[in-house]
Amino acid sequence: MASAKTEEFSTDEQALAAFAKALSHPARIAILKILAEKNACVCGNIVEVMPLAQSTVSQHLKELKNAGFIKGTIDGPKSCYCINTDAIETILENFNQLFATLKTKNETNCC
Amino acid sequence: MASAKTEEFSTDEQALAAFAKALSHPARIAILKILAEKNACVCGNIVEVMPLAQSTVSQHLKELKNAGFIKGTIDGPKSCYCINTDAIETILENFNQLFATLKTKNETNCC
DNA sequence: AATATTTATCGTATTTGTACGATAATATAA
DNA sequence: TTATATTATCGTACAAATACGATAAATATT
Repeated sequence: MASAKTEEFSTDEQALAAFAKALSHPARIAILKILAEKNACVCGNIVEVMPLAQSTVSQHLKELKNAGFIKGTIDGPKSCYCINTDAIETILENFNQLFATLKTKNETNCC
Repeated sequence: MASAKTEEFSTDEQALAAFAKALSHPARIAILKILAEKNACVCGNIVEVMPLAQSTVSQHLKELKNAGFIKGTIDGPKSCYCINTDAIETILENFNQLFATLKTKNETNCC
């Protein structure tokens, strides 16, 4: 029974977990970096640089898009992706909020 | 063939992906929050609060420990966990570095 | 020594993720 | 219209994650 009990947790926790999941594969982090670096939105150019098949890269792009990290527009037969700057800001706030909580120095620790 | 081609990517990307993976489940985020909130390091007390079986919670704790987020010490028959404050600092820097890259506003975007 | 308590690990079932090739879908170019 | 180029989706195979019950391991207590 691995029936993903995610619904048992708070909305905030689920959202942050979803963001983290999008970043939980080095390929997706690499894609994000590429998109941030290139001043134009590459599309199939990503595939050339990545050590993965075209279909796999497409899958990763889809996940990044679903999680909100990137946007995509159709440009002729090509697809053009880019960083969703506004969303990134929100996602960063989510992470920062967690880390702020975790950094609360605790003097009475047992380890 | 889902033979995890993680080794094809940079060490930085692999490390960050591993950190993100540790945060990719709401249960683990919840556990981190609990550990941060309690002024003493709870152990089996976590199980009481979580909607999961003891063995499952233990698994999640192990993953958080492996990723470096928490430390654990044995205290009699009990196990005592707490936030690894130093590690959290480093992990946060890793995330911040990525987000800094992603936030680099790009004027020549196609979408 | 025997029992109770607490936690980690094992075995297992199920779900999800990862990756690829093949193919469909879409739009441009000839 | 036909061919070409690009990308998304489908089908599939395998790997990894998730969850639980059962049990082992370690220590405290009686």
